[in-house]
Amino acid sequence: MASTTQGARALARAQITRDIKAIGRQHLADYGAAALSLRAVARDAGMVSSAVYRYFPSRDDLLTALIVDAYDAVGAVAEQALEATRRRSTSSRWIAVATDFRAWARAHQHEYALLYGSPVPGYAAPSDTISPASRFPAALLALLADGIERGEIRTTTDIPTPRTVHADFAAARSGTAMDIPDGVLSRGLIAWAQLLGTVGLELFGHLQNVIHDYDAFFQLQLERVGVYLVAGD
Amino acid sequence: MASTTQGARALARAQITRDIKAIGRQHLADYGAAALSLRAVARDAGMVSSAVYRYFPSRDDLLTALIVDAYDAVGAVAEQALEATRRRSTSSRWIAVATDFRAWARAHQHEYALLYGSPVPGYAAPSDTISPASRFPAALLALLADGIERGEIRTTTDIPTPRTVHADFAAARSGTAMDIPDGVLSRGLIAWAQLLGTVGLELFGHLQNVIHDYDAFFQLQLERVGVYLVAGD
DNA sequence: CCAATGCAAGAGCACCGCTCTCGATTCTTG
DNA sequence: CAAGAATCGAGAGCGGTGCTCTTGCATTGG
Repeated sequence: MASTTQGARALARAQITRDIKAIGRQHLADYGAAALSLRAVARDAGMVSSAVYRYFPSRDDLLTALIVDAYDAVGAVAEQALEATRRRSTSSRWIAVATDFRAWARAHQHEYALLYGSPVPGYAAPSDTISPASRFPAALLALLADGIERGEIRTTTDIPTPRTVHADFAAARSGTAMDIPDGVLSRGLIAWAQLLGTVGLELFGHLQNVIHDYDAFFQLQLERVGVYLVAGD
Repeated sequence: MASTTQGARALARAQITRDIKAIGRQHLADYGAAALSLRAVARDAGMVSSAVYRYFPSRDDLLTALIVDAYDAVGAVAEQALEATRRRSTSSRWIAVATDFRAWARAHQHEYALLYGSPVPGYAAPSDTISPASRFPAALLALLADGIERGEIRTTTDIPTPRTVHADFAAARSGTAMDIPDGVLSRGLIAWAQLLGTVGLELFGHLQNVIHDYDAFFQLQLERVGVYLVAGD
């Protein structure tokens, strides 16, 4: 029964770790990243602050765990949106992904700020976050590759790609086994940046008293970018 | 000489206020917004922490003062870029503004994060920041209006603007006495969002190990958006 | 059954924002 | 010009933070 008892202990540890993360996630949603206090989490978890350090070596480690989960969540959102729109046009699939992305961002403002806003001060993203962070852009790349395969995306361009950028693009391509021309990749990065920028403008209050019907505004901007993404230069 | 003595005290106060702001700005640049500590600033200023409260009622007030200055700085950057490129084409003027904007952002990373990254936790932008914050977008609007007047910007569009968004756009227009069609405004906001998104992607490390020649990459993206801004739909 | 390990608890350190009080200085006003 | 009022710097103090260390207790593995 050694494995069972050992398993029991490990199970308890895993459960408490999950509990701490859940409480931390709640605090994050309620008060934001800067107000995430290990002591407060410990209080809510019914233990003393030093006990939490048995599970997370530092506040930043707890934050990192939450960040990883959040990256995974947005990646899943994108993948589900693509899965649910298999038969639709590339531009409308892009709009679907972006719309769901925005919905997630609105529902998890503090987590969104943590992922795509300013990096938390004095905090350098550890390598653990890299892989989950690339799940969302990977989904976008898959969408582009699929659109090209279907012949829905313009692949020619009059705008030359600088040599160094071409090299960077080639390296990014090689990691995914997809063949996406420089021009399409460039437009895709424009679309991605525009998405992050527009969501940021909305969530961080830069359009307050300017835009009131955010839903319609976002939809309009997406339509424009959707057309540009597949047909623009 | 009443005014002189009064002026002397007021002058001293203004000077100390400036000193505190300067030290705060330095700390901001060195350690970031979350690490901006009134006590540390007080130490550097050679006074006790409670004395600083005579000049700034709270840490957030000091932060607000720095934010206002930063907004003014980026506004000035945009205005200077436009001034220096009066005779150039609209798209190249846009590229000039964006390039200088990025240069400022790279030189003032923490300030940029403060302005356009996640709002500092538990901190709601007071109304004092609204006017300086709008200096940069106002410059962009002026650029668009000028480009339209010169006939360099496509003003027709096949993409209809929803009624509610049209109303918001109209209100935004009316504040500036410029006549910018909905489609151009929409493209302008795409360009702005794309700029913020791309700068954010670079500064916040989302393109690390993907893009190496950021200068060339940024230039390429700007060229694309520049063409789209003036000629796209 | 006993030693080794894992764990919660508590005390403690240095820091933070912020408040209050207390003299000293400076300005204003009678 | 002198008295009263406003301003200011300094210091102590409160409750909070992240994090470390030590102390005992419980669980585990040999």
